[in-house]
Amino acid sequence: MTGRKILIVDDESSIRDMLRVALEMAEYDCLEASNAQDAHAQIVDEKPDLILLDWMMPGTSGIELARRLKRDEVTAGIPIIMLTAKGEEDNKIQGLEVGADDYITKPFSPRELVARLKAVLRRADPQSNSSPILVNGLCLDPVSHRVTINKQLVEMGPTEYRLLEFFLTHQERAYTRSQLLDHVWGGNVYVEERTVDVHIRRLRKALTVDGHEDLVQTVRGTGYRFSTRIEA
Amino acid sequence: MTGRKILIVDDESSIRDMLRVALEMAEYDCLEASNAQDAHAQIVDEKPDLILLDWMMPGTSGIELARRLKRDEVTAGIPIIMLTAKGEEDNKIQGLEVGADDYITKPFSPRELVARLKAVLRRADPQSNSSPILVNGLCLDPVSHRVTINKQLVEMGPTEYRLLEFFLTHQERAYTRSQLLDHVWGGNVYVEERTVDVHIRRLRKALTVDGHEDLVQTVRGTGYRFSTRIEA
DNA sequence: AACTAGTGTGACAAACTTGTGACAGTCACG
DNA sequence: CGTGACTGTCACAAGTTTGTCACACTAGTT
Repeated sequence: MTGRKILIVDDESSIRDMLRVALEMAEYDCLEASNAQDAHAQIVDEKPDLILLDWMMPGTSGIELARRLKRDEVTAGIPIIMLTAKGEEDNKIQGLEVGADDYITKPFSPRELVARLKAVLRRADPQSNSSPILVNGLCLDPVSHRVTINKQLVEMGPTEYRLLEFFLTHQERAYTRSQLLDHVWGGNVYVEERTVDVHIRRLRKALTVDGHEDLVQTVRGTGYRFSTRIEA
Repeated sequence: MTGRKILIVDDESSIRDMLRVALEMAEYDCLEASNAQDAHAQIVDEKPDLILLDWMMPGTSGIELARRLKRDEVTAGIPIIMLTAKGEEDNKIQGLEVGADDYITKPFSPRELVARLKAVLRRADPQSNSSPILVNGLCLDPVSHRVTINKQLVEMGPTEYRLLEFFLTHQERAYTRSQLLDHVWGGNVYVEERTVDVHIRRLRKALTVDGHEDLVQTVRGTGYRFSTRIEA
């Protein structure tokens, strides 16, 4: 299992069915939506790893939804593949201008679609390709769902693991508590901002081997940052 | 590519489409026929490695075609999986009496179908995957269908054996309960996720020799993992 | 130095997750 | 038919995690 979630957004159920079969065979988890409203709700709640988005839909169009998603910081990073009809080159260009990561033209081969999808996922997050992330002896392996420091097993809870995973895939960048809540807890939770501080403390405590707790740094007045640059 | 050719015989094009997508994703070559005459011609001409045969079809029925194929020396060796409607136990028995190698009930999960298909092909061609797996003195031998720890025979039920077999062929990787259900129980079962926990307990109990139960590890909030790395 | 805003910390209750013993139902076998 | 093995489920026990809060401490400003 890839542990990846793909959202299929298309009003035609036969297309959704076909895509679901293909993606399940390739061991992705599938979500489905037949319109933009459903899609948006699922994107916020479920945080899919990639969205397959039909160009043309009743009500809010796919292109409009893509535009909205790319404008919102929380969802901007989710890769989008537009599904377009044959012969509509203008749609492709417009899709790419809006920020879609790729397009694929109906009718398409399931194998081609999965290959394209894999390529987009690889591009979107080169470090999250099921390979371990290694920083100064700190290692997070998504496949075995395990963290080690200098080969030594490190215990932590699920939330701390997710926080560390987020930090390791977004290094050298400061995030507010609010942003961390959205990215790590999800956009639909009601949690005090100060709770982030408590989990930061728990993560730091778990990482207290050979000074690795210092990788998680406070940015006073802003929030936190994961950085390999340690001030003396 | 597996180099294997599968013939899909079903009068419903939506079923054929779904099966084709699933099988192509699994890298099989597909042939299709919507009736028994077409099917028979393709079987003679193309010599598929396995036939997926719908029970019920207009004109000559699937069961009749199966009977004919099993009677003919040229085609008798081709494995047949009957596709039956839910609730028709008599059909299943009749199919197996006629010589079908397995049956699968609509609606079915593509993943289960491919797993079944692989099992049938493996049976038809027994020269595959029969070497014992050895981990820290724990040994699973698929040929004798036996498990030992440090040469000591270990008793366990069929489900625990299958679970262990899955783990030994997928080490160092965390799986959710849902994934374990799909892989070990099959995709078309209706079993509570918590049942996995009970079987994990039973497997751990069976492996309680020299601490081997610790190889089956809980990944809290996710599921389970089989790993040779043991917490201190 | 005093003050204030911001962050760290210990502790706790509630919620959640996993482990366990037990049981009923089913099935294969003698 | 009786019996033992197997399976799935359930209620309760045990263990862990989570979010919150009051207080302590620190950094920055005046």
